[in-house]
Amino acid sequence: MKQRRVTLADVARRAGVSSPTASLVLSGRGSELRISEAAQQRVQEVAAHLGYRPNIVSRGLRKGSSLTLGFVSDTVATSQLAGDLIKGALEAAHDRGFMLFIGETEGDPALERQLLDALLDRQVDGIILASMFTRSRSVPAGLGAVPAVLLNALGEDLDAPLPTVVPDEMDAGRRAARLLLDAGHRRIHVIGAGPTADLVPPGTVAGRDRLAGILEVLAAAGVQVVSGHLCDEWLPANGYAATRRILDAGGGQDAIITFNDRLAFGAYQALQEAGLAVPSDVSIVSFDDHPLADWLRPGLTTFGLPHEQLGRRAVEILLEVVRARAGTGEAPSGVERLPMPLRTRGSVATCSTRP
Amino acid sequence: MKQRRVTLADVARRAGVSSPTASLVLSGRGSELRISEAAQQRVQEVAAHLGYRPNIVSRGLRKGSSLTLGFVSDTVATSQLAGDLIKGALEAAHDRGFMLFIGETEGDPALERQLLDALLDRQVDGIILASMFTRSRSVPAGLGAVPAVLLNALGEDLDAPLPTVVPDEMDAGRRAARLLLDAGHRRIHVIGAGPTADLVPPGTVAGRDRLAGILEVLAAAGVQVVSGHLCDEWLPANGYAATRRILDAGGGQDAIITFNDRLAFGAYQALQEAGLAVPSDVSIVSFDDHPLADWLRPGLTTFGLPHEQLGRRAVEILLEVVRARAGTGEAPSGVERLPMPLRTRGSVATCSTRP
DNA sequence: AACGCATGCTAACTCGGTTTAGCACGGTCG
DNA sequence: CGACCGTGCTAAACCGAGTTAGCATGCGTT
Repeated sequence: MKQRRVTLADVARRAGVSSPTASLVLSGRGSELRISEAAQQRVQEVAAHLGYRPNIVSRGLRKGSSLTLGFVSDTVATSQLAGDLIKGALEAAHDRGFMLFIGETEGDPALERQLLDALLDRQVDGIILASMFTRSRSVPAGLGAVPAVLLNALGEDLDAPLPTVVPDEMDAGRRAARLLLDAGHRRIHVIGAGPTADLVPPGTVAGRDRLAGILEVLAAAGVQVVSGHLCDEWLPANGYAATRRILDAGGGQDAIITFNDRLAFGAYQALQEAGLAVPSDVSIVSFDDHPLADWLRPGLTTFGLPHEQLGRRAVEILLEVVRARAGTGEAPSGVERLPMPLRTRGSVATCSTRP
Repeated sequence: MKQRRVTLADVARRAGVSSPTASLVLSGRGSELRISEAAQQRVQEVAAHLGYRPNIVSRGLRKGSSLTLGFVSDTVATSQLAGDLIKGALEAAHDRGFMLFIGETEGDPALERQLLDALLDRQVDGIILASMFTRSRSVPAGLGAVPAVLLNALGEDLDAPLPTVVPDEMDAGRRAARLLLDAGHRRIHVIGAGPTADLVPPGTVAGRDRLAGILEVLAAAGVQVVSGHLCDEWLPANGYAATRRILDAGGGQDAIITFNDRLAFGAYQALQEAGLAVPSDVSIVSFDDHPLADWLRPGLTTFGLPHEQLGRRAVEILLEVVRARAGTGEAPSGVERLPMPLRTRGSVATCSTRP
């Protein structure tokens, strides 16, 4: 049972060569270093026959690289996002022969330090620092020692910025506004922030950027936000309350942009109570593509987060940084923004009283 | 920036001793091997001052252990369960100084082999083989080479069984039945399997065990299942259809055990349409504690899966196996069943017409 | 003076690979 | 005949720790 692993020395012995020779052959540098065809063939055959697999730990000790990345996140379990982010990262890593260490900080900086140390102790080739909701964060010291990428978080250190991958919230804001304009809507309300660009919940990048995108497009079309509703939190109850206010103010032919789907749930509830129908009376477009968005009747039209894509790109960019440090290729830098996919369902209707 | 790590040799040099001496001191075997107090003190001070951390890769090469475990799952992202299982495992591992490699097989045996190989190449000390829904599975060859534990899955190889951690489905079945009996119910229906023990969806351990537990308790109380509804799948539509059949058959004072919460959603819907109220007309108890179970009105009383506990225990047992292989302690074996926590909400009422 | 013994440390090897420098051999050329 | 060169390989060092065997030194005995 507990059979010993086949080592390079085993292969070399059985092939009648020295272990450096076997190493050269198996790393493809055989011809370059003038190992005879015959010897190369023998080594290859023996290696295949014995099922030789190089010990990555040992190789890592010599080469400094371990074919291993660290993925440190504030949360791994509480949201669908977390799982998909990890899934994307896992797949991208596996495609390139890398394995991923996963760590969870629970937002605790001390724990984060411990995890980063534990990763460095294990000679990881690079580290992804992920956050489950897009936010600004400081970058812990000591990360300079190893390639690193920020995922779904924006770094605050502007002198030593890390490459960063985030969803393109501003673009999604623009598209949400354009979607409503194109459907003929002119009476547009915003729930979650606004009506002016400075009225956003503190610390949320998503809120700021979504609002900025919305306002930009509306301004360009000469349309003003009818009302904006800054909320403490983005929960159904807040959406409900804001929608009640909108309805109480009267109007008609309204469209609402909710800043996340839970706000939209509350809006649906308030509209239903008021005897109004989505979308014929009120159109709604939202953000996040919550699993429940598809359960609502009518289905909620919403901009989803490109979860797996984010995870994938983080790994891809990280590996580019790794290669750049090794001297091959250009080091990526700056912020990469990934488009948020629109899930068109049934909550937006063409406005009937087009002026 | 790219500062070199502090090595044992650095510490030794600065402390004016040889590296073996430093190694002995730092591994706590200094006194045992008669290193003078003075020398020990100097080494400790220098190590602390330089912030020395041993390179685990190197240590692993020598000692064969890497303070690293592998967690291979068929899925990491599609369910809450997956995330929580991982979270529990992560925490337990971190508490003991271990890091976790995560891998996702997507149910593909070839991919599973690749991942296991990749883990073995990295000298992991042990491997957790997890499944996201409890089921039987064959254990891949080659796992004998390294300690391993099955998580939320039952192995099919009975000659070389792996230690296993699963939720205690049969116990939950018993408790569900007892819950209804204690509330005075005698007209009990089962949706998802039954009415007899052999009528379960193929391959689902959960179905078989839940049903067995239910039938055992009912039989002991001299109560027969009024009707059982074996379904192809456990989806809302199936729950809806089965509930319609129950209502069409007439009766009154019914109680329903649904085999998962999605079946219960369908049951709620059918009851609502029929103008019946939960729980005053029909009581429902279910399994899984789906995130939506708390959103239903009334809240669904359901047995949850002990997600994090499962992950934790898997790591703990795995590390016991590791220690046992190293010669310390007893090797655990057999199947450990973790109790499923009951979430009491509002879907079960005391039966008014108690005979 | 020779021996034994405890003390305090280190040389040398090990793990499994990679890398560099260079040896041995045969043939060619001046 | 010796210098030179290309061929085909290997010895030896290296990565950073852990481990074992044993060497000095000083002290007390016989």
